[in-house]
Amino acid sequence: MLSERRLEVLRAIVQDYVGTEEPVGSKALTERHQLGVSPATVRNDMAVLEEEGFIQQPHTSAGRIPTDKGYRLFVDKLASVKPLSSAERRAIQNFLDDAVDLDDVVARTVRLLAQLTRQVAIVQYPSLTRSTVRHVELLSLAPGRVMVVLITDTGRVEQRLVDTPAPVGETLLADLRARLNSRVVGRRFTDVPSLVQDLPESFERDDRPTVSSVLSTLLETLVERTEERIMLGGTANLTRFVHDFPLTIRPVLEALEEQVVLLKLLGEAKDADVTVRIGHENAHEGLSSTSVVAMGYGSGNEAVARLGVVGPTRMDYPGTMGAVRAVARYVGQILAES
Amino acid sequence: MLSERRLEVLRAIVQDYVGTEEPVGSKALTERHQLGVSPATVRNDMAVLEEEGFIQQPHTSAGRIPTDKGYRLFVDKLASVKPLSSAERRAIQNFLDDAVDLDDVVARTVRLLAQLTRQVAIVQYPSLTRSTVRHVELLSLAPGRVMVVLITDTGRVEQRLVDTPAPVGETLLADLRARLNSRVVGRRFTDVPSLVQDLPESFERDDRPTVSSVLSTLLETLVERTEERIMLGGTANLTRFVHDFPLTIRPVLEALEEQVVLLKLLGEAKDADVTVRIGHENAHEGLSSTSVVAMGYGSGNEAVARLGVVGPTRMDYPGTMGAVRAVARYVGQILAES
DNA sequence: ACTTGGCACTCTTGCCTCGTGAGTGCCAAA
DNA sequence: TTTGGCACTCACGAGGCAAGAGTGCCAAGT
Repeated sequence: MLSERRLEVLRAIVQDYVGTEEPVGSKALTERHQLGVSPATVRNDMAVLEEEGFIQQPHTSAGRIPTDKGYRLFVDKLASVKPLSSAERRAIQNFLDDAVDLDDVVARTVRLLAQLTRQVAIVQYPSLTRSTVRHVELLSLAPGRVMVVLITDTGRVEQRLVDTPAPVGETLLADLRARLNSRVVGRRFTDVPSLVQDLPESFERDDRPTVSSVLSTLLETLVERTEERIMLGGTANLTRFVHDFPLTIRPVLEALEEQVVLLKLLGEAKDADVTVRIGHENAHEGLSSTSVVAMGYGSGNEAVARLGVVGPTRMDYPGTMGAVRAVARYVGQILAES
Repeated sequence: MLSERRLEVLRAIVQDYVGTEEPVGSKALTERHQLGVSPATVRNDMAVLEEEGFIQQPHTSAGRIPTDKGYRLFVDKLASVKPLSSAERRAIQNFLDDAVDLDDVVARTVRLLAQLTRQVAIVQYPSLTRSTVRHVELLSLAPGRVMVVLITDTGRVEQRLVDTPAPVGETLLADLRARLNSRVVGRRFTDVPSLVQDLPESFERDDRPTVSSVLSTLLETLVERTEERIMLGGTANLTRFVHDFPLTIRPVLEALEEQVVLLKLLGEAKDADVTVRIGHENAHEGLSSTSVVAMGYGSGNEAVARLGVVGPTRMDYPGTMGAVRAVARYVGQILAES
């Protein structure tokens, strides 16, 4: 196991490197931190740390920089989440309180995260998976054309057009609407398919195809849209380290345009606390030198979606984690209220 | 006035510069183009063109590059819109035909534009201003809580929650829904306010506050959401010229995150043909070295929104204009069909 | 009046060299 | 185990130099 002081050296290296963006050497370390030992000692420690794979040197006779493994250790053992200042907390609350609807909440959250962390922010829309149905509305737009509107308990609205095999009478529509709602309102999305499975059979034979087509569209909406939309912001912050990685920024931008990649980035687990994925830990190559700090958020005690930021592996983890955690909590509150 | 040959020289300069991304000199010009004159002659022409402000040299004894004014002349007089290949046309059509709803159409259009032009694509959602009402739906979610759903002829759906001053009975709601729809369906958004103005008065005195609150929310939705949402894609393409402008990419990314800026960029005029804004012509600084190629699109003959791309002033105008025009037309068709 | 070849001049660009400085590894002594 | 000393390695920036591309101007040709 690594001695106390060696860990201290690693912490110092991470902190300095994050601050200066330059490889940090033994002499500079002893000057900036009170380690109580000489540069030579630090050099020995560094040699050990390097052998263990926590740090590395870009070229011989340069300073050391942390490896992904080094950051991992730092995050797990050495860093504490840095709480925000009360001014920042107030700013968050005020800014989020002004949101007028769900879209606005998400949009504001993205801006907030991007500004606080000065990195790229990602916010997943509240997931439908855990949501319950608040109301299903059926509208006849034209003969043979029905619009299905689905309203969730998180205030989200999904709509979809259906071309029915036959024109739909107002009576039938009202009937279907009523029976549908009585079955699914308040139920979880995941439960809906089994709840409506036998619904067509309870209608007249002639109407069954129509009912089925409407239902299948509804189910499609539930299933397909379960994988969520995502909002992104603060991409301009990528340019902050463009001088280091002029070639790295491109794949990152590309990755960020793929919803699927973003969803994977955020991760599936809707943890109650902040999680960090460092460098190669998030499979997607092109993001191998970026880290993701994410956290689940939700109305009430159950997380319904995730949010987070992506930045260079060389980032201020304590600060970023603090910001992500604070924002996630406030967003949860806002959602719970509305 | 500039002689025929001088214009030809300008055209050649623009073309070469766009292709090579390097200042172009007199000798190279005569080699790559059949101008039928010697480098010396071209040099003389260049001197004139420079005096007139169409080209400039980055440093003494370097080649020339076009100025914004030069590009302007090129676009106005020298370039012809380059039609897409039939393969490209087919690809566009296939790709757009697969769209399932309005969101999808817009999303696909953005991807398409970004890929075709290899630049940043912007697509404005079909505007509500010119839209007509297809249906207004009122849903009672809870006592004292009504959801207003507005469906437009372009297939867009807007919804909004209203907290009514008093609980709303189902009868009142149905009544209001019926009267409202009979008045506004098929009408333009801009006409709606005057059409519903006297509606509250036709209800019982007790119900009027409720009716008013619902109506005012409806009107808010119409008015506030008139300014549109915008979808953006292909930002990764910015990195294609990052080596030239490592410092320019940042303000561009920043500008692109501001909806308001984007709207201004696209411009208000819903022209039937493609328009080009070059460099400083679009006021926003930070975008002073980018050009915008935009065009209105719409279902039927009236443009309802705009789309376009933004890229470096040094871009392939004929090709870009061709792509933008083609995509705008196909999107129009798709919208008209659905 | 235009075009053209020639010529001198200007700058950028790449390349090489070299000195400097930060940083390392190793070793012997405390 | 820590520390000071020492030789060694590289990255980096400055300076010098040659090559190449491009220009402007001028005088001659058409």
